[in-house]
Amino acid sequence: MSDAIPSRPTSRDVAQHAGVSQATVSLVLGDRWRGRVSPARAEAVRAAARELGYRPNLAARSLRLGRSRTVLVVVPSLTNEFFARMHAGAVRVAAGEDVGVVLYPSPEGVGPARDPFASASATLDGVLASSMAVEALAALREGGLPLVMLDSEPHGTASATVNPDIAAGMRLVAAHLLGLGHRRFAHIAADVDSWTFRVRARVLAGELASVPGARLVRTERAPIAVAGGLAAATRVLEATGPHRPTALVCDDDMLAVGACKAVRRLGLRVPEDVSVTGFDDLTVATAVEPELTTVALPAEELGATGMRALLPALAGGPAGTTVLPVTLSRRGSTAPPTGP
Amino acid sequence: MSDAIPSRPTSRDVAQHAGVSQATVSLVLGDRWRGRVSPARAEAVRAAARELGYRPNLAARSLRLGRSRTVLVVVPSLTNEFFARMHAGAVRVAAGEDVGVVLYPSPEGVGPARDPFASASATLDGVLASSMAVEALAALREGGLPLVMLDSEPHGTASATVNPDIAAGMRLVAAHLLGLGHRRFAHIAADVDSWTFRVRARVLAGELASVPGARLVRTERAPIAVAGGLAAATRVLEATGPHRPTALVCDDDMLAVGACKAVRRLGLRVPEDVSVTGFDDLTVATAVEPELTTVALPAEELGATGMRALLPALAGGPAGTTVLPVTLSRRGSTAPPTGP
DNA sequence: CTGAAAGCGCTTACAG
DNA sequence: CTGAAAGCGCTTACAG
Repeated sequence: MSDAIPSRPTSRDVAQHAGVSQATVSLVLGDRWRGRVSPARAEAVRAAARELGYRPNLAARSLRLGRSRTVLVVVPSLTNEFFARMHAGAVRVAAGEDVGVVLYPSPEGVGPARDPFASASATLDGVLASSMAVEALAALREGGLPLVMLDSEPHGTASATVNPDIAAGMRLVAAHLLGLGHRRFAHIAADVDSWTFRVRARVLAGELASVPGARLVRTERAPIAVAGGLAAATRVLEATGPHRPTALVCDDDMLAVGACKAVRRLGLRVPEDVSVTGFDDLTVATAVEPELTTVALPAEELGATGMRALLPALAGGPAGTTVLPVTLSRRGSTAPPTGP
Repeated sequence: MSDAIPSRPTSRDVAQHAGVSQATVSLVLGDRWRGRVSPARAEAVRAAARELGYRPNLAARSLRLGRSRTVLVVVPSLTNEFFARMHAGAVRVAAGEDVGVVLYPSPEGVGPARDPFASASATLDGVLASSMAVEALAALREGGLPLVMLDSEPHGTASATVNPDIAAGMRLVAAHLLGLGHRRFAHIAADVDSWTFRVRARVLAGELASVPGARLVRTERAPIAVAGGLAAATRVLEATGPHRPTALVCDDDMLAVGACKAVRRLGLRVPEDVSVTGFDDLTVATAVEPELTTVALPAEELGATGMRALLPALAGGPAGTTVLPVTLSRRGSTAPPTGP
């Protein structure tokens, strides 16, 4: 009695079963048989493969071909809905091109402490990385693979960069609030040193500076979370007293949700006393009441476009920067200011 | 002038550089050299590897060893925070054991339409799958790999099952609401046919049946989303009129958030007129106001425990079912009923 | 303590 | 139209 596990069938087993050579099996199953193998034998091979439940050994294929049709996707955190949606877009495009995706979630906030390539379970053909801090980039470049960056500093060393139009988004926010009549603003900024947040800060300051009477009363940095926004907005409102800002511009929807809670805990109302805006348009933006006015970033499309840019880069295609348009979702958390 | 891409160094290159054989390189870098290679040569190998920037070809290693130290994680959707957290837990444990994780996000709601193994970018050693519909299981079993199921029917064909104590969670909800004095309930159920939601429905009905005077006025099914909960709760409240339920028990936090919105749109208050409970304790539960009373499921721990169960199963370890405890997070969305 | 050799399963020239 | 052979890079007995 043998308890040997029945090992999975190889292409050699299929060949024997069909009475052909291994080369013929490879040709037929790889769909490169036309004009080289007779239809009858091709069908015999397919039947044998089906019957044996044959699945090609991908490790062997990768080794032989020197490429794996596998791409590494690096995101700061999948529990952030923005990155989860970006990942979904990338996976969708990759699947359509028969390319596999391996995910490397770098430890929350810390950046990719460990070497992503050490944990890569397959040989990799390219890398799609999002919103990384600058230092983190070095480790990625080290692999020497085609690299597409998302939501990151353009004109870097990457093969290509795909960004949402962050500057336009912040301009939409500023124009919306200025149009409603707001003049005293505070910026609840994400406590992350990356291109995307530097742009938000710079553009907001610039837009307000260009309007007489408007001013940025205060900027508070906070970790991206409801609690972070709550604490930062509380600091702003308590420190500024009666001349408090009438609009809190937040770098992220989670921060905005926290800011709304802070406003109410201080006995004020959103949006009558204080308007609040977010960024991202995550599910939470329409879960809370009032719903958030926020910049809708095309997260899914960002991942999809990034993957579309990476695939030609795998073959040595050209670099470039793509900018995707964004829109403002106007909802209940903003209104004209009341009072002085 | 050659434009040949400098191909990445192999273990043979390292061997030449260090003046040793390939076997010695393998022994040293695999840390199995003690007592077999002299310390001086070992150091020479390490230096050569460092200098050349050597990275082992994982495809070749997998092919040779017949295993890949890679596990497939199958989840319905990563944009659902519950699964993202579960995934994070699984990845954390895997990383500690030097095991790679390949993710298969089966298309939202539809179950894994395509063959997960076709898209697997590496040879796989095992599968960790969550909350799958029954039909989906078949495709997974087909791989013949060790399989650990999460949040699923126990005593199935899986190597092991790891579940949160869903029944206990629903009992906590029922006891909490009954204790507050509620007697008329509605169940906003997830529109998904899986073990976890069947248990919730069965236990809720059972608990209420055992209390004289208490009854389940109505059950409405809804897709898991804010909009789904809003629509379902609206149907319940409009259909039941003055004898409406005083408590809406929801299968999920997103449904509960939607239910809260429905209550308010009908001119009622949460929790004074209608109490609402959720399930999962996602970020959104404390983002909304009032914050949700909900069952806290240990999503991260579920993934981690599942991975810990899978690793010995890779070596043919024993099967079994593990049940993880859950707690009730009591917050502002529940209160004693008022009125008739 | 060290190295030469075999072989994992696949695909691709090459020879018939 | 078909098959025998080589080789991708690694690890592991095995022989010295």
